[in-house]
Amino acid sequence: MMQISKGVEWAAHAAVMMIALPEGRGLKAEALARYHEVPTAYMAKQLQALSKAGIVQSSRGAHGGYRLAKPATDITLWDITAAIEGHAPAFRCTEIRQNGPCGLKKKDCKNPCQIAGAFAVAERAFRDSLKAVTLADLSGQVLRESKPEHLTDVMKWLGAEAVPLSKKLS
Amino acid sequence: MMQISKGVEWAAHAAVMMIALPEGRGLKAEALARYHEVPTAYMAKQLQALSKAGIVQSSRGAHGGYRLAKPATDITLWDITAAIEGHAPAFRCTEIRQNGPCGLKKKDCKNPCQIAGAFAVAERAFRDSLKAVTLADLSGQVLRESKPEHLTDVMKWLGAEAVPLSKKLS
DNA sequence: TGTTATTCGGATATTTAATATCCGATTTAA
DNA sequence: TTAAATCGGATATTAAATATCCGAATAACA
Repeated sequence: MMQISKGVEWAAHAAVMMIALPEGRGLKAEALARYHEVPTAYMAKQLQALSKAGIVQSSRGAHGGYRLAKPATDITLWDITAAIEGHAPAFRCTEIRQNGPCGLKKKDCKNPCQIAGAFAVAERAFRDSLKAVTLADLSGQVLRESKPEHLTDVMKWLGAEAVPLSKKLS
Repeated sequence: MMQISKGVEWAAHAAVMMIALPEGRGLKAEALARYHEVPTAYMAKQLQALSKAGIVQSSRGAHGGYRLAKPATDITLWDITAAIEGHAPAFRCTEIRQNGPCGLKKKDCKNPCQIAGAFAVAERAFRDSLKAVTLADLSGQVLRESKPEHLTDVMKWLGAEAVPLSKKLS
């Protein structure tokens, strides 16, 4: 059904939340899951994927948690999506033009077929659109469009939940 | 993994093949499956989806088969994709901003959230790119880029397999 | 300096969607 | 009228998305 995993939505919201963290502080997976009211272990899995992709830094053990690994201006929605969903193209060309009674020889298939080519163009348009949106952009929109009282609520929650991260980051 | 079903690939290739059908003739599902060397019953399922979407016409019983329901210039790659995959957006916003300790009230969520909005823009770019490619475009590229001997092969196969369709179309 | 509480990370179940198949409904030709 | 042929919807099977668990690692504290 050409669906994007829910993990992408969760990871994106979690990443936006982490923008507001004070320097040197972090949030643990359980807190991010509780804030968004989603299963803890599954949220943790998404954060692991972000960590592998170098989008967030993590520290384990007591006083562990997550924080962004680079400036919010350097993280795009495509980075988040690719970290969770992978970089593989959505359209998988199985080269069926090489099959059957009129199948082409492999050496005549150096260029991608017309259909695969058209999907490649469309997917590039999709990716480029997501690459144009940074976490900083999203954060700015939230700040402009939210009611002040909501922002105070969020900052209050963050102040209570953000913990000083341990030294050893990865 | 944000994957597009293989059925889309098969349906697209089958549709391009049907462009070359002489007036009043058609191809049965089994022939299209054999030509592309894919499972007959599953190819048939994709053709049913195209039929429901009004992209191809079908006739049942002896001398049944499929042919395009409208000019190749009026059928886009997006039409094929939507017929197989459905029209639902790939990114499903579950409104998690309404969840948790700082959840927003439903009445404050009239507009889509920033993340969902960004994905909507990206998906529109994807769709528009596919909408710009018609079956006629694809067919033209194939005609220009294929070796003449391959085209003769295909036309020969088509001449042998294309059958006069029965009157009652749907 | 050991011990314990805490949290991440990878491996493991469960549920849902994609893939593949089968059999009845319908049409035509003989 | 009969029989052969073909589509259409319903049904299995396999893979992926979703959810969960337990061991590895870190730091605070006695």
